[in-house]
Amino acid sequence: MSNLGIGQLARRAGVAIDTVRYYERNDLLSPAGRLASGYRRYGEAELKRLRFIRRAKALGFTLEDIRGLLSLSDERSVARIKQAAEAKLADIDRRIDELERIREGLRTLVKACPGHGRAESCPILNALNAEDAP
Amino acid sequence: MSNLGIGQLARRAGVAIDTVRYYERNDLLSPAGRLASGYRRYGEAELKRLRFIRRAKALGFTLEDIRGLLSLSDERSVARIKQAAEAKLADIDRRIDELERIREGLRTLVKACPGHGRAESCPILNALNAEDAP
DNA sequence: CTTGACTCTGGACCACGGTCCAGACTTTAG
DNA sequence: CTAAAGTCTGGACCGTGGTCCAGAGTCAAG
Repeated sequence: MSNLGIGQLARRAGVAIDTVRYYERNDLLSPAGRLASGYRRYGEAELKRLRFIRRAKALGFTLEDIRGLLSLSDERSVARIKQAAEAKLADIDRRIDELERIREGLRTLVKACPGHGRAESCPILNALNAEDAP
Repeated sequence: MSNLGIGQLARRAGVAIDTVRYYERNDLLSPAGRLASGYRRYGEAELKRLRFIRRAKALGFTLEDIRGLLSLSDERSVARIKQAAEAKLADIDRRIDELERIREGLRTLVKACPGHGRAESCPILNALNAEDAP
C-alpha cells in the first residue's frame, strides 16, 4: 500500500516536502519503498507516523524526544511512554516558571514607570543600569 | 577612564570574552578605545552597558530588542522605553499561554494513561495516532 | 630578558529545525 | 508526442547566541 509520493504525503500531513526529507535524514521517517527511478513511495503507516511527529511537536517534544517516543511505541512500552510524557510535562513546567519570573520582573518595572519625564526617573532604565547585579 | 582590558571587562560583567567580541560585531558594545597594539580598552560606561545587556537578556529581551533599548536610552525617551517593555511583556504573556495550552494537553493525556497494559489502551499513543489532526 | 598570561584576527563550528537551490531526471496530462 | 509538474541528490544557507581555534603579537612580573 505504497500509494503516495512525497508531495502527496507532505500535503496530507501538512508539512513541507523538504521537511519530510529532513526527517528522513534524521531517522524519523523512512519511505515504504522506492520506485526504480528513486522516487520515494509512502503508505498509510508513514502518513500516520508523520502526523504523529507533527502532533508530538505541537505538544512541545523535540525531534530527539520524538525519536524516543517512536521507538518506545514500537516497543509498545506504555510505562515508558508515560514516563516520557511526565518528564516533558516537568520540563514545560520549568519553562513556564522561568517565563513567569521574567514576567513579574517586567511587570513590576512597567507598573512603576510613569511613561514620561527624565530618563533618570525611569525605573526600567534604572533597573537595567543598577549597580547590583541580578 | 579606559582602564579595563577585555578580560577584566568580561570578568566584571560575568560574561565570556568571546561574548564581548560577539556583541561588538553585532553593534551592541564598542570599546572606548584601542591601544597602539590593537588591544581593546573599556571604561566604566562600557561596563555598565554590558551589564545592562546582561540584565535585559535575563528579562527576556533578544539582542535585537536590546539594541533598540540602548538606542532609546541614548535618546532618553522614557515613553518609548515603557512601550518596549510593555510589548515584551505581551510577548512573554503569549509564550506563557502557548506553553500552558501544551501543558494542559499533556496533563490530560498523562492523567488518562494507566501506565501499563497494551499500547492500544495508552491514551498518549492514541492521541498521537489520532486520525483527526489537532 | 624571559616567561606566562593576555589579546588580536578571521573564520569554523555548535544546536535546532528546517528552507532553498541547481541541475538532472521522471512522471503525468492532454 | 510534448509540456508541465513532480522528484532526485548534495550541499549551502537561515536565525539565534554564542563558542572555539590557530597562529601571531603584546603586556606584566620577576
